[in-house]
Amino acid sequence: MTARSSTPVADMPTLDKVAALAGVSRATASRAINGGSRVSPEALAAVEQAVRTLGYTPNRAARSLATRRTDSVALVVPEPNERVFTDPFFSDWLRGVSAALDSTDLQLVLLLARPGDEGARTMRYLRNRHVDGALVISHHRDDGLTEEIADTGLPVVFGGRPWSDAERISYVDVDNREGGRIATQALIERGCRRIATVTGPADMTAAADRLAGWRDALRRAGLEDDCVVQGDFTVESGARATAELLESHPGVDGIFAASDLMATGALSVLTARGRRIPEDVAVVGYDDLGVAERTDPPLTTIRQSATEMARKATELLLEQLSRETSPSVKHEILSPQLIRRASA
Amino acid sequence: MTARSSTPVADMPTLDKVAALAGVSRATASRAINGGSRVSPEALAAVEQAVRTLGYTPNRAARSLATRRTDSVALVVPEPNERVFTDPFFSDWLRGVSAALDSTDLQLVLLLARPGDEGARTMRYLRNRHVDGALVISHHRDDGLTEEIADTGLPVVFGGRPWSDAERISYVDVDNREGGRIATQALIERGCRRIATVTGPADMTAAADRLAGWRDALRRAGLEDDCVVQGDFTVESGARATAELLESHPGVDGIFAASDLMATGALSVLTARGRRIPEDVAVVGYDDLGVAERTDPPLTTIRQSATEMARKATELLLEQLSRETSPSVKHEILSPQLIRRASA
DNA sequence: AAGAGCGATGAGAGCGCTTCCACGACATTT
DNA sequence: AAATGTCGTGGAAGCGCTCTCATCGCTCTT
Repeated sequence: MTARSSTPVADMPTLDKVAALAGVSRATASRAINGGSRVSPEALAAVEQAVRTLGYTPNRAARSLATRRTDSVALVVPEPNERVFTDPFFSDWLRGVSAALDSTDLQLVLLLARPGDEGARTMRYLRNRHVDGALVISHHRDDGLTEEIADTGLPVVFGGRPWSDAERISYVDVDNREGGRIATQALIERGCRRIATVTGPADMTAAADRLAGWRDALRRAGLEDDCVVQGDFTVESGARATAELLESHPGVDGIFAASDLMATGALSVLTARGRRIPEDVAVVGYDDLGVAERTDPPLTTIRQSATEMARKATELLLEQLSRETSPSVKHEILSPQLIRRASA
Repeated sequence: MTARSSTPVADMPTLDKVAALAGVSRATASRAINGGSRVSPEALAAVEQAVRTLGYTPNRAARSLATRRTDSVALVVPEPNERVFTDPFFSDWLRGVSAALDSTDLQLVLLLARPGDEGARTMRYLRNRHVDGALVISHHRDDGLTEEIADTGLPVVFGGRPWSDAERISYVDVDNREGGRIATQALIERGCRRIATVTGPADMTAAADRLAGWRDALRRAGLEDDCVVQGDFTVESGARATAELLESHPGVDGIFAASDLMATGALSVLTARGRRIPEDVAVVGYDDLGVAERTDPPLTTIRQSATEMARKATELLLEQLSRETSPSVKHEILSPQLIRRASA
């Protein structure tokens, strides 16, 4: 039986050794370690002692094989282009998930679906149940991954409402519509009457919802809601859109930009054209993930806590994992918050 | 599209099924799947066909149990404070590692050592061989984790030279000293004669090395090297240090800031005090990870490719994993590159 | 022509764990 | 008093895979 002599691996203590040391059977040792139900106090104590002296840790692979669980969950990041990554949103998510997982003994496996293979590798991984569940981040684009993942039947929670199949998929999101509403409301309240919006990409739910919120607020106030320019969440697009805007609607006195980066672009263009902020044109951004405080003037914006979302999403997933029954679809919507700074 | 399979656990095809379908023994099927050596072409073809029709994927746990490998590596991020995370450096690393791992079937397990427990959980995980190897990111601070990780005997590659035990640990790093040198050299060449530096935290090797490089260049040019102010890589510290600097050495005409963020801080303070850049004071930063192009004026800086480092580090790790012999210590030092923009 | 050598093969023994099941030793009911 | 439950326990059967080893045809020597 001798183990391969050349193995650099120190042979780890096994459950058998623990059982032997504790003077019980392997079965009892196993029970003692896993919750200790149906084990006498004496046996439990003996096993715990043995575990301690041996420095025993269950072999994950063996356990997985026997239980048919993997004790790990995936964090799926579709299309990890540069933007997604550098985005503080992503970092915060990671932190939140990691923190929420800390109290469990689940491992976090990072799955970056490459742009190249259309996520085939990722799908295979998920479908073959290499993880017990998955968190899918910021999947706003309609790249078909949504349905595919849902079809695997794997417990999944999305971060950000998926574009399609929202009814049968659990997700956590910030109420982007409400966010758009309160951002716009803030502009209205400070006296703006000709309020434009610079939107995000039309194929992202977050962008669409923020736009809808902007509409809501304007209509409710009896103001015109025709002043819309399209951006793509980047600084450059914000600048371009704003330039366009000043051309077509010179009388604009308030701008709701659907991301802080776009707001930054707007700020610089406005300043360059001699508009004072917020006196001539007030600006409200969206995200509040670090950039907003450093702009000139500091940006009034909508805060959404990615960490919080991540925590909630992880909790939802854990819940799905724990329950035996078929996964229930749940939606958790967090409230955005207005952060007042100098730009509006 | 297709109805969701209501079975929570679809029973996956096993190697036995594949073998049966292919008309060979399980052993042969296994060989065919793992490289196919010592298998007749016919058997190989039959197995491959069976795999395809069944959609078979090896059960990871079972394989791990038998091979005593886990087929996964850890990315260890000590002290995931906000800074580490939001840092584009981190994102780039992640991308690089992920990309390098794509061609293998290794999984990436993310290990964020919590500040709280001194990384005990992480250490336990590593020590118990839950992964085959580990990449430790940006571990510059001397928090004792270095020795501990090295002591596990686990194949490990550090990203960034560790502060201690550098001789017995493999790492990949950018030549920070050289970086400091060429940055300073650039200032000298444009005619600066009173050149200061804003350093990073003294307990990080990167900061110490850049400072040393700055010294090298000045001494070689016969200039004074006494104009040093300490920062901590953040914008704020850069601003504060620069203010201090202008106070103590008003005649300064060149600044080497050891990070772009600090350079940004320097830029704003200099501008506020009426110094023209680069005419009155030239500034060179360090990192070139996105911020540098957006400053006003755009920052001349030193580029170090985190993605490249990550790729190299991963390759080094893979090499260690593949070789049977005891792990060899290797150091890979990448060259930094001067990126000329407007600030110097 | 017969032994040696070699590549392909399958039987089977684990890898370390969980869990079903049967079995005693009691405590509780009729 | 016997019958029924309850509880802790250990034996043993897997979970799905890899890998050693013996075997079996071959081809290649001499």
